[in-house]
Amino acid sequence: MRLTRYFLPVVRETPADAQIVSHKLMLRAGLIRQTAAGIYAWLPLGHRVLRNIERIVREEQDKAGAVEMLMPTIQPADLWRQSGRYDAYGPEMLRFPDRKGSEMLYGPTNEEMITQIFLGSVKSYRDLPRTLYHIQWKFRDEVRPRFGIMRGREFLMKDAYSFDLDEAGLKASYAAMFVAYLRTFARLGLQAVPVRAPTGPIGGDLSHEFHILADTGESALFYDAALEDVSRDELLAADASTIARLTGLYAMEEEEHAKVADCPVPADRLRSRRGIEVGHIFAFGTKYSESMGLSVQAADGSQVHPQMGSYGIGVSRLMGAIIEASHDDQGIVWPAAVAPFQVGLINMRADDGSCASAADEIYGRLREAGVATLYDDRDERGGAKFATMDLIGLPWQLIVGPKGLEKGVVELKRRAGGEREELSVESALARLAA
RNA sequence: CGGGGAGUGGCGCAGCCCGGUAGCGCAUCUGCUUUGGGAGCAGAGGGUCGCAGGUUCGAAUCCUGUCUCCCCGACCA
Repeated sequence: MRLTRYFLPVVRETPADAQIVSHKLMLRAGLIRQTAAGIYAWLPLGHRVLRNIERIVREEQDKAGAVEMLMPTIQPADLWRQSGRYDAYGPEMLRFPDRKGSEMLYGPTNEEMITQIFLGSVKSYRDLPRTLYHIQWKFRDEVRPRFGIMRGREFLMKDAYSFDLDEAGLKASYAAMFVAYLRTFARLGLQAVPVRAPTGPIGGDLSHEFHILADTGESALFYDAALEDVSRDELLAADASTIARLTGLYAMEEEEHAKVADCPVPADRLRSRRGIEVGHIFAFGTKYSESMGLSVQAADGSQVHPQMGSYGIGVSRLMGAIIEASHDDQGIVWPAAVAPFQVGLINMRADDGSCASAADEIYGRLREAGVATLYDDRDERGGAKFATMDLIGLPWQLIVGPKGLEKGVVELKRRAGGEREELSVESALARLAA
């Protein structure tokens, strides 16, 4: 993508409304634009990152055996009356009438809807187990939206729902999602701490939250220091034994921790830090299958309410968490897995014909090689270009200028760490294509 | 919802107390000079000061109401 054709409104001064570093950087780097409290437009660069995060989440869901679908954002109130949550949910749910006066709502979650859909199609235990998911916009009219997209009112969420015949099946489905979550966060370059959670309004008896450790997190956590020692490789290869090990280690939110009479973790191993909740999984059993009237016929001919679970990941919130975890004084440092472009190609002298044509040619070859490249072909000073590239945090910067071309080299710089080296065009391209 | 703060060109701010018809920096546009880490000079465009009402000869400045946004707390991906 040529920067002279792109829409990248970077800002030098930090907008006054932003408090935390990820929010400031998202605004400065032209990723998002606020529309109302807790409601944001995703600008082209931010949208690319969002799609990358979404892709990784999707791949891991698919790998875990979940099946993707898409449910609507708008739901009828009657659906929620069946489960009893229409009244229970409170003002956080955005409600409004349609033109006929029918009561509608903008979905804050989809347990009722998926159960309803399932009910219409599944009658036999032979169709179990199933896990369905979608990645869809949610709206929760938060009392206090804040920190940019971290606590938005409208946000993108991956929510999955599992249906099993019995509790053992539910546990297996829950474990499969647990593993998928560990892998997902690890792939995103994040270290997530699973925390035993109280089950709250969704109900049920088994639940874990996944927190990214960050000073700007909204939750206060207490946990065993051993949780920090889990390696990324181990998480990427997570399996049932990983879950057993992790859930065996103490981790609680402050409120729950306060209720624990004597904490099993020795004082020198007990850590207290803040966390950003990026995922939450629940096994809630038959709560919705009963209230919504979903049952299947078992092998012995009896009718059984399926055991259900639901599993959420805050896809848009993850972007904030990633930036909180990966930035420096100059700007964002994207993990390659989610970077909006892999390479920032800088033409040092757009007014210099031979330099420009050399850069143009390199751009063409990067495109042919399938390397996502943002080509700064603007007629700007080098400093401004470097500052922009550092701010938007692409993993690589490839610098093409007259001085290098005289020596037959271009400069390749890594954003994280800042190492740079001079290479021939051929070897630079080979490096980037790899 | 309770407590605090703020709304003035695209962004960041000053002016408001002591009413007199809007200013600074950045950004933008033009020209010239520059060009390997956010350039310099000269010039230009862009706001009627969140909105409504009131006081006054006169309101960004005073009064009343209202809307919006941000921060702290109780809730959540």
